[in-house]
Amino acid sequence: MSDSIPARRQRRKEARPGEIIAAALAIFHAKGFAASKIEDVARVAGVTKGTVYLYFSSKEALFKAAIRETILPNLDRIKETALAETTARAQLYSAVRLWTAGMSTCRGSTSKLMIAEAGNFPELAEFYRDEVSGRVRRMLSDIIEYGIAQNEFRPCDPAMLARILCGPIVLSNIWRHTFVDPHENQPDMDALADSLLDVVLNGIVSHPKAPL
Amino acid sequence: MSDSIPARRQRRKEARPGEIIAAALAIFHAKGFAASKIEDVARVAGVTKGTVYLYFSSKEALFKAAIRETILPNLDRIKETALAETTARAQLYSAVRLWTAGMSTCRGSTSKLMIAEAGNFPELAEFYRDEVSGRVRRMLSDIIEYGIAQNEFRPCDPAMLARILCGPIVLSNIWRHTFVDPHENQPDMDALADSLLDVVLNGIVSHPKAPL
Amino acid sequence: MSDSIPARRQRRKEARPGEIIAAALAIFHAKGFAASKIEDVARVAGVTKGTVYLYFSSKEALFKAAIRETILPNLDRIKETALAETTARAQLYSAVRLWTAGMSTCRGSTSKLMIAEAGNFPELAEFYRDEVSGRVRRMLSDIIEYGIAQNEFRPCDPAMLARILCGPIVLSNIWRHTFVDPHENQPDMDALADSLLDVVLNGIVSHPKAPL
Amino acid sequence: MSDSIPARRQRRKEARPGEIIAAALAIFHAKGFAASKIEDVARVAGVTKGTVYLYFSSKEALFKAAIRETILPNLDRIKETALAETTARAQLYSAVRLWTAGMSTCRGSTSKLMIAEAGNFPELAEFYRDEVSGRVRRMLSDIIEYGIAQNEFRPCDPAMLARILCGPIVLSNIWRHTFVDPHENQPDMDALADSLLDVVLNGIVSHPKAPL
DNA sequence: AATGAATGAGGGTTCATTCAT
DNA sequence: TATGAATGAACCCTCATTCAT
Repeated sequence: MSDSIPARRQRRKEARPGEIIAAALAIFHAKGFAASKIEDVARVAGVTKGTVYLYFSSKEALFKAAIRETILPNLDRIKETALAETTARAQLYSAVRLWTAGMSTCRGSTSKLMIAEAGNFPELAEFYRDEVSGRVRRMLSDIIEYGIAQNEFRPCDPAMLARILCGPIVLSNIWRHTFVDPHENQPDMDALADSLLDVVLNGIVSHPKAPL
Repeated sequence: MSDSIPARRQRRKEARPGEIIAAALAIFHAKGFAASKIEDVARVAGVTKGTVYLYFSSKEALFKAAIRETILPNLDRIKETALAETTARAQLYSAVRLWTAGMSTCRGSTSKLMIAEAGNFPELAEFYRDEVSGRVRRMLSDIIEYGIAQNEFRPCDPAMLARILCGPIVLSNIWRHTFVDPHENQPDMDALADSLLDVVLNGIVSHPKAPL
Repeated sequence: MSDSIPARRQRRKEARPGEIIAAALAIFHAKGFAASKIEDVARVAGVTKGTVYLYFSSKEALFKAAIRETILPNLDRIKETALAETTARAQLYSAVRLWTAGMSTCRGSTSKLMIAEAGNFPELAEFYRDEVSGRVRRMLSDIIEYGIAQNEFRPCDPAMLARILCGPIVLSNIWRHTFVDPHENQPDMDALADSLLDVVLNGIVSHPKAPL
Repeated sequence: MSDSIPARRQRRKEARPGEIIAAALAIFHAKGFAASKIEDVARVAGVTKGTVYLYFSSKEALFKAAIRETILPNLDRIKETALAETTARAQLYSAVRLWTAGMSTCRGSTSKLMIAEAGNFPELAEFYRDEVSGRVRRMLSDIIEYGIAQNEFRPCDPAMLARILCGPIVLSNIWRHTFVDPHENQPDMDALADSLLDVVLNGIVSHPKAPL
């Protein structure tokens, strides 16, 4: 309350980079890289144009920093927690639920940004492909592989399965941040995760009760 | 001789908008909307900058035309063909396979473009959400609903199921056009469709053979 | 008379580069490279900023083009004319007078610009040193060498002599374009050339008439 | 221990302006006025940006101070020393040699800076023209006038002669600080002075020994 | 006195758009 | 209809200058 209005020309060297990155993500998420103006980022961050350049050497550098910032904070934690479960099925539930839980609290989708800008940021795209998207898929395929080895799951292609699991989650998350959907209520990420896991584990084909 | 050139001109005059749209899509897919230059579109289309403005009043108008152009050409055909099948399962296979087959021949992903630019083109986003993405999901959920009614499928949320089916397909298609993936071979769309349908229909949980 | 006021948006592709270079030289001469604004160049050239970039890819490129443009147009002609004379003395007079005559008609000094910007344009400086300044000095030292061989001149260092001849000419020309000199009337280039040649050829020490 | 640091601080406080001016000259000489950054000056001076503004109100003020600082320290001494000689010839030698000796030890040419920036600093240019360049020329023309009066030199225009003497010296000094000259070895200032005086006093025309 | 984070006007450059030919 | 030279608004980035500490 007392510190609500930050004074002009306040010196906040430690806090600035984080504030600017947060502002940048908000703007980049809303408009995409090219349509975002540094001045808008600055305004949202409560500073002026010049200050942004005090901490980031260019718009591109800011974009890269913003992407790299928001990426893996929790993936390791998710993996660790999930692997504490004993059955592959439980590991899968745990991993997916933790993942989607994290998504629900975010106000933007990094995937969305990367999809849009990969062509213009090749190195960043490579990084994202390997260290973000790839790591998530590998975590899931490892669990599935384990499940197959344990005879919990029938033999199948774990990499493909990982894609099948990621697809609806990532795309729905992107959709949430892309299309305002007044009437058609988009499912929340957690409900989607439940349905997805149910379907992937059990399928939808009816298995008629064996007759007496 | 005397009539061939006028004839060709005539043909071109009518062909121009299509040629420009095709060029625009190629450029937009490659670079995104903002990073695309009208001059590049013109060069690819084999005309000059001014000519583009003869047919499209602005870069935005060209973008909208390009998006609207490439969407529905085959959805009705797919629907028709799929519904010719008798079982819901066969309808699902037919619809999904026809859909992914169309994707394989495209050199860009409209979804990718829309995801990137929805924020900057609200009306276009609305159109895409309702008339493209929405129609595909509705087609799939209709089939699933039919399958449930027929007792082919166990009771479930058809809309959610449609999302689960669309997710991997759309996202993989986007991925193909976003990340060059030298080592880890991305699955082709058809293989993905097969696995996806197999999993969604049957699940992956092992069902131990009933003992003798 | 009829074409005095060029209409807006007039297309003059052939004439533009020359007009822009002329304007650029005027501005660069007046303010130096860094303090010159492209917009000022454009205004003087009768176009807008964008048009400058139609013909020159950057401010630096414009500077280089301007320097290279104004350089050697007449050096070869001077050399040719001077060497038509028979005595070294006459050659020297001819060369120097033709050189200074050219200067008098110019409204700026390229040397001045190069002196100021050599540090910021290393390749251009090299070019200027070798192809402009160097060529003039070589022309003069060649004549002097010839004069020594002909016994017209006493033995001396031709390169040094060339520097001694160039110094006052170049510096005075620079001065003319650098310091507005209301009271102290700067000598015109031609008078300077005469005095310079007279002194260099004959010295200023009095040689008392040999007594009868 | 307790007083050494305050003492040093005290010393530094008084030394600061001079240190900053020295740094400024180094930077201005290397890059020219516009391309020089206050921050670079500060770094070379061992202080920070803000400190520069503690002693100089603006970049322009710093430039003016730097120019005014480095000019006249020795001119009076040169004049005095030279006029101690009896013959005009010896005075000329003395003055020119002392002048070029001072140049050899400098790592930059003030003339060069003034030439580049005169247009942007009219008052400073006027000052330089009158108090620096002008005073040197007047010193030389006074000596020559004296030589003519003494019948040491034949009648000629002393002002013009002064220009002829200054030209090679000033220009060569500028050249040394402008063009790196790997192959063609630029003469050092002292050798140039010798040759210059020899030529100006004696000319280069051969005077055949009178036959017996 | 000294610092250096913050400011913001200014200028180079791009590119969608116009229009004379 | 087609061209492409010309336009000018927009935006990134720099750096002289200010001022809270």
